[in-house]
Amino acid sequence: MNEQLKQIYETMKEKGFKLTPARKYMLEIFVNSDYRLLDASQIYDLIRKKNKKINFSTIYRNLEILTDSEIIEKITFNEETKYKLREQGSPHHLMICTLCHQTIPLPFCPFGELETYIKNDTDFLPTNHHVEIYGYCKKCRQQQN
Amino acid sequence: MNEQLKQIYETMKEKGFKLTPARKYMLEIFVNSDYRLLDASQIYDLIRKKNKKINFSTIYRNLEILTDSEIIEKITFNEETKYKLREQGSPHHLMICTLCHQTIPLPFCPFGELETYIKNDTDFLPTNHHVEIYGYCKKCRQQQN
DNA sequence: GTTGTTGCAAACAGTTTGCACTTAA
DNA sequence: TTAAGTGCAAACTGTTTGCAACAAC
Repeated sequence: MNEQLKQIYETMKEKGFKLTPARKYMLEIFVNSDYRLLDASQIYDLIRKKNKKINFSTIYRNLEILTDSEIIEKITFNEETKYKLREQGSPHHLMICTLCHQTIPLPFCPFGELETYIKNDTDFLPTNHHVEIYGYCKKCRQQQN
Repeated sequence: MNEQLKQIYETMKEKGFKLTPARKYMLEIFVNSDYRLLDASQIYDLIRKKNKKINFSTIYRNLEILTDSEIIEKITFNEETKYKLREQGSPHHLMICTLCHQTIPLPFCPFGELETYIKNDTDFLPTNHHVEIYGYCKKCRQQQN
């Protein structure tokens, strides 16, 4: 079995959550979807495609648990709420392919200059920031031609 | 009458939209709210507070028209869809006060370094980006103490 | 007078809830 | 065995729609 998946199962157990089939299906999907953004209904469809039954309320309840446990993360994008496996490590801004919804983390935070400006030249006290870069990933660009 | 408002009325007429009471109420609210983010329900309440009647469907229809006309802009933030008067001029990233929802535009786009990095060192083709900085505005900070 | 605009009621999508049944540990 | 998790049906929130009445031009 996938090493990453095994590790997530461990984390879940440590946090006192039961490893139910519903949760296993969902976690497999996240691990296999490679940081692509998914919404509740896509998860529902993927599980039904395996001929497994699941209810939307179960999906939503587990999405919340997994988000709180920092196993996945919730991203609101284009008026839609989506989820993806959470990558470890700190800086955490994303390039998002608007075709396949693949996400690629930026390896650094582009905020040096900006933060200095805000602190020195404005009356605003920043606590948090949010960067998203939309575009096309390599694969989708190749497929477009 | 407010000069800015008068100008917006002109724009509306030029685009062939009728200046109905509902639209006037909404536009007044946007002009008077000074780039604070508002949602449909706040607009509804503000209009009813003036003892005027309005329907949510009217509000949503006009929000769409005003957004398309680039008089206001739609911002999705914290799972919520809000609107604010659109400021002219190009660079257009916002500092958003998480207490009063006042918005303050950044006077420049912090993307120089980042864009170079993406173009040179990744396979991603950026088409669009999105920056939001959350924090506290001066006024709200003073009121907290 | 005409066309665009509104209110209303009803539909809709996505999400949440209470409760009785079920199951992982 | 039992607390945690699930399915179901029903509620709920924010938004959209069709249609007949209405008003800005």
